[in-house]
Amino acid sequence: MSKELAKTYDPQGIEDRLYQKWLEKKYFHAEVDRTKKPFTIVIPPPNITGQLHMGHALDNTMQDILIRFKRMQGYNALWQPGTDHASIATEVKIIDKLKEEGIDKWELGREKFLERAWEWKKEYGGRIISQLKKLGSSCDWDRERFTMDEGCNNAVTEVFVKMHEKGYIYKGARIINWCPVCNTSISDAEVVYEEQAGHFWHIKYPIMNDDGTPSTTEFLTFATTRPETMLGDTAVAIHPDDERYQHLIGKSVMLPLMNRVIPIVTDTYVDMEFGTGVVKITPAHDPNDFEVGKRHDLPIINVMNDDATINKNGGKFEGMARYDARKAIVEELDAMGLLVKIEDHAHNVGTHDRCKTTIEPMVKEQWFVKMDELIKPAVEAVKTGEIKLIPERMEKTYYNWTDNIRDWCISRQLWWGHRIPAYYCDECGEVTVAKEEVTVCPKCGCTHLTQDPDTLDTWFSSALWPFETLGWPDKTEDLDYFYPTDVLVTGYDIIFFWVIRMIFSGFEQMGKKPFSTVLFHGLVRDSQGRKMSKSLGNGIDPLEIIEQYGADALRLTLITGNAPGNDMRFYYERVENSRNFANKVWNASRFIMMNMEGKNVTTPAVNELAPVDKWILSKLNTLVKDVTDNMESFELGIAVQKVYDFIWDEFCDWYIEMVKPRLYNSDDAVSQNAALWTLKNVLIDALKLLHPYMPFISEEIFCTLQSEEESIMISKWPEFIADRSFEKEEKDIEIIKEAVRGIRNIRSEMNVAPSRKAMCIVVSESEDIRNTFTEGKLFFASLAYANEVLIQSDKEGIAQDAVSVVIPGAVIYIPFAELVDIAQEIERLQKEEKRLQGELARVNGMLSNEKFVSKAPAAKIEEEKAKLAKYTQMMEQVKERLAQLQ
RNA sequence: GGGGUCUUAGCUCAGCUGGGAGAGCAUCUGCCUUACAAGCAGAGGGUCACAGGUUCGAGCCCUGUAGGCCCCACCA
Repeated sequence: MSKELAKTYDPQGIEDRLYQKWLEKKYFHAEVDRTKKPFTIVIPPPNITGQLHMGHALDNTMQDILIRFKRMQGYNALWQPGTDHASIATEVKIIDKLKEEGIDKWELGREKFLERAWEWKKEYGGRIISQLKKLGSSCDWDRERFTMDEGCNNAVTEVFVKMHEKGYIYKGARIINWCPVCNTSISDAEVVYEEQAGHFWHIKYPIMNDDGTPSTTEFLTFATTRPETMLGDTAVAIHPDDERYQHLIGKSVMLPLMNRVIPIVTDTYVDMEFGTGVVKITPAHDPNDFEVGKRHDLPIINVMNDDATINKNGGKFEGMARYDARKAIVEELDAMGLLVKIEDHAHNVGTHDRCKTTIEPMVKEQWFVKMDELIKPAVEAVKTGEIKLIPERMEKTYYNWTDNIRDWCISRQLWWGHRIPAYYCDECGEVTVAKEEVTVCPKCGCTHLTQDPDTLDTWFSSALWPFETLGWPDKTEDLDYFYPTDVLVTGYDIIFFWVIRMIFSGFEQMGKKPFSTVLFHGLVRDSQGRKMSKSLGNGIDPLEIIEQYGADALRLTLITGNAPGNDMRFYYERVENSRNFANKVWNASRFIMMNMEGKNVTTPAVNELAPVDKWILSKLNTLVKDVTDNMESFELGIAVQKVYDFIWDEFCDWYIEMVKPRLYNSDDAVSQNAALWTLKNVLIDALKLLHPYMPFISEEIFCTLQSEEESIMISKWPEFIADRSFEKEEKDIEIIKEAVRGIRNIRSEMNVAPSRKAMCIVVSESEDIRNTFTEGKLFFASLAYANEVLIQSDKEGIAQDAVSVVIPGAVIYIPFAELVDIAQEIERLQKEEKRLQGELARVNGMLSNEKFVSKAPAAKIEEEKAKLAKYTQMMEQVKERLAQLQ
């Protein structure tokens, strides 16, 4: 490691090198250590098909900040990494790739297909991991897991068998969402509704006469958005209280085209107010109709094949695609005079979130998880606060789902995933669910068994992630020590898919919550507020940003200026600002190191510290407390904003400027040593506070500054030190800052070049303030570009046309007569007078308000009284000065 | 239909449990001052959506209105 920082900050030159060092030193690795408290985060496993996008970058930056913070605080911090097999997402990609090669999935066959899938995993599974490393993620890579590795497979089988035994997993014919393109069932959570322009087809069915013939005059009219499903109609429904149709109760209608007589049933599901108050019932292709069908024991006629073409139950329409059939059916009904009218109608259509295909509700045999019992402890845990959701409002979203929970369809007609451990007897049809492959039917004893071809929803395994990665179902030390984990960081968009399922799985399998806190973040959008997407081509590649500005700059950008759970926009300007900040830190550090060169900096006695040293130490002390508090309560953006402000404003723009004269004039070695010691120690602590956010630059500087320390990431997090709070000095320096600002303002208004030196005279009755200015004489001169400062306790000898600055307890005169425009000065003072008048009125108003005096806290009243005194004094000074000038 | 959320400087957003309106970018002014022009010193710019209410005091709490975004459910 070099002993000196390069002249310019170049992230490319340091980031990879430092990451390599951390890996070699095994800083990320965590083992069970009973002497330390654990702090655990499990990574939301990225898909093996995935490439790092801004969402990952944000998610992982937040986790890394927490992990690094806790590690420095002395916790045994474990960030458990891994990847997800992402059943359907991966399968789709592999099918696409095969297609390019002209290979069909079905022709290839299951076994060969899975071989290809594993090859894919081998080739691409590590890609996103190496991208996460670029970000600086301090995951324990020795523990990397995969949702389809042996341990996870065991966990999945274990859970499936256990829950099946308990009756929580069952197989049944239910109406499910079918994707005709992916050829699989999907869960409710995977359906997204999109508003589409469609039509209302008003159709009428002839009512059956008592003699069994269809009426030619009496019809029942209704409207539908999906006329093709009429092929599967097994009833029409009306409301039992509907006056209009009382006479039809008990009668039937003729289903045209199919020539099937179907009953008119009454059901309160029908809304009398809507349309004609008549609904056609297709139990096989509509979830609501399915329910109605169940209540009335109606037959279920599936009229569609898996690819959404009409099947043999559709009569002559067999073989037609669903929308072709729609057209043909409408035309034919029209020809028969049964089409009343067509209306435009916008309605919501369920689509598959992956492929955007319109889903087809179908009745199929599938495996389900029964949710009503399982969800109870998961609801309770959030209600009691055992699990905290941040921001709190996410609880509403959570309950919204848990209150309306439906059974979870977990079987998928896919190949890439965990195969369902159910075996069917070819002879007697007995279903056996078991951990090991079943070779003999327990019922009939025959040996011809077939395993269920379906696989499990990809979220079934990720629901087990917090404990399966720690060794479950084995009873491991890791589980005992690291579980429950502490924080889960994720986007609010997968609260239903993942978060809830992990929570109920944790309670069910472990008897304990999987984590204590869920920290949600929002989406990273483009600068116009649009979602970043491939189709729009508006995605910004985090790796490119890292390449150009450094991972530290990217991390800082993502974490500042946005509240938990809120979406944020990504601006290059903000990355530039972050990079500029890194540059600032770099240059300030260079400055400090330059000045320390060849000097043996020793710890000064308290009385050797100048007021300004005490001021910055005191400020730092407060900062340490604030930042730690903010981070403990997950206010990461607020915390780093404070570090940023401290470093740039207080430390660089004020402190460093103030100590420069002491550094340059080396006649006072004690004072110089105190300054250097302060510079160094404040820098080190500031770097530590910064490290979780900007790990690379803080490490590089830290190690260069103190070569004996091997890494900032294992250094001790700064703590609040009670005797480093110097209230008096803080106050004094703030007064001086105010004075300097005042002088700068005057110079600025008068266009005085800083090269023009001047003498300032500070007049104050307060000995304390006079002393402070004396101590601060040099830096004061430096900052205000006055070459001399006179401190006096009276106003004798001050030229009439001097420019003055009024500060609490003192007036500063800059007597350069040749520069002063008296009119301008009067104007300035008048402004000040007006401002003070306003302030005085406000404070007076408050203090003379009886209710305020009786109800406000004592400290507040004291504060206001102090202000009153201060403003009154300032007002006197302003008036006096004005009188002099006028 | 239910729920959430937002409306604060020209733009994008912070603002924790109510106590004198903030940041970044943009604009304007002056500076190459020996860490940094990826910089320094300043300035301008806000009836905190609107209307009520609670309170000594409201950007913050309550009610309502308008507009934007999101989630859930989904009426055929």
